[in-house]
Amino acid sequence: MRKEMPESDYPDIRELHLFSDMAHENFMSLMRGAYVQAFPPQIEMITEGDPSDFLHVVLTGSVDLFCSWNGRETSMATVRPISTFILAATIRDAPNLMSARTLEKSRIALIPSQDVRAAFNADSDFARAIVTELAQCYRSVIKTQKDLKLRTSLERLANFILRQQKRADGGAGFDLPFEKRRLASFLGMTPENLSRAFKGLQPYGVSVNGTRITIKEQSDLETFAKPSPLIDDHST
Amino acid sequence: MRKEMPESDYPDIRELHLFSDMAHENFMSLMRGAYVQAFPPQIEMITEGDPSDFLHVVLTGSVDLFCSWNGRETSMATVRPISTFILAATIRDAPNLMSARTLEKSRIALIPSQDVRAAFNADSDFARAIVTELAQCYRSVIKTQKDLKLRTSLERLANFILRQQKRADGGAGFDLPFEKRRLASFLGMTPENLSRAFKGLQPYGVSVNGTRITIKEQSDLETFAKPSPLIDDHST
DNA sequence: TTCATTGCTTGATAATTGTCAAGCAATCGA
DNA sequence: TCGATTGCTTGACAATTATCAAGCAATGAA
Repeated sequence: MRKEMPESDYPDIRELHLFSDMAHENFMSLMRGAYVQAFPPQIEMITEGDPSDFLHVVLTGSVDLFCSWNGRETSMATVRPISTFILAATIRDAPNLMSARTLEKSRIALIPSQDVRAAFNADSDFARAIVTELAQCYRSVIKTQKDLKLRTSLERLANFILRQQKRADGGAGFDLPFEKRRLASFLGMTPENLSRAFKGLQPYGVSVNGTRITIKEQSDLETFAKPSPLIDDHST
Repeated sequence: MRKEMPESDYPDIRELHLFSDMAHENFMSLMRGAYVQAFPPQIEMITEGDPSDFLHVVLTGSVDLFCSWNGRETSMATVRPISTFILAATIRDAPNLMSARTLEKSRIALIPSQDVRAAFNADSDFARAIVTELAQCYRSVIKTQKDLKLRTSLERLANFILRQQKRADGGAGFDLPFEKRRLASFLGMTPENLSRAFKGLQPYGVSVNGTRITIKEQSDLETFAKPSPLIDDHST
């Protein structure tokens, strides 16, 4: 079930900005201590509060990061190949703040946290790459928080649609990248309200058919959504 | 108005975890390029979207970080001495995501961002300290986001009171550290609703007189608030 | 002191969002 | 093919939160 990572996976991981600058021997020693595990769908691989034993890298499939409190649950992010998660907890050797579950069958690389911390101390290029990555993550969360605090659910949905459209190919139609119920949770609303929100965007030229979204009046939607690079551009 | 930083300020800044490990000459060269500026109250010193020209350090006074969109405004955090802000934007050389205004008369140290980035590249101990700091900041924002998405406004207020009580001295009474209207904005609610929320906590043994909060039934409040270290403990 | 300002509170009302229950369509395994 | 499950939608209703208007108490300047 949990195997040493095959060398064929090294290049994909090496290409990540996080690892691309580190010294060869440090990278190799990280990889040699790493595992790869194949998870079935809907498996909770991490529970919030757990110690962060491994830095995780999604190689294939997808992973939902979510949080719970007092019987409630909310989705925080979806992680897709190829990227890492649980970096901050690994660095600080602190408990994970989020739980993680596979959304589909997924291959995950597991790099022991103590190896990451050792590499972080030994390799200053790696340390610098981690800084850049963490600063990026931090800014992303701040943007999400602005989205949550400054916008109504209808506005959040409208802007999500515009972001997603850009991420697809910029064309008028695209498919939602995950279930609507997860989208609802991510946007901080109930599935019932998401359903109504989609209807609420019809007057602005949005039509929905299953997972397919079509934007018939781009400018109407943009006028309503008022997207801002300081909230919606997650690349800076 | 903007002066070179006097050497008498060096020790306070040097004590910050961020700078404590860096090589003497690197620290000195950062400091020699830095300024200190005294701001009157209620001055907007940074507007979101501005380039991040300086890493800021609050020496005295206090600063509110806030965001705006479409005519709305929300408070994100209050920065108190001695601590830095605008670190992530400085590192990434990206526009500030938040605006900053003084809440009271404040002395702020301004360290040119390019100097910080140079030091970050030259001094690997500094780079490592930045990692730790950013990981901490990231985790704090995640906690705030969990608070926002998983709790009602009454629950957020109850937990805020418990956190604040701990931060004071753990006694039954303490003073709010800022205006109620700012607290309302920070907690993601209107001032009117904050007023009602305080009343809503009376049955759990909370009484309010001006800025003075008194917890008469600690256990009742805790039973209602259900604080969790994974949301409310901002030290890990 | 007196008056204006400011911040907070209160009440009435409206908008938003959540909950519960039911129904429908698509999917899947027996 | 059938029945069961799953995810989404809809409607009715309830809870939460926001808005608007007014009032009150503390503060500060003339």
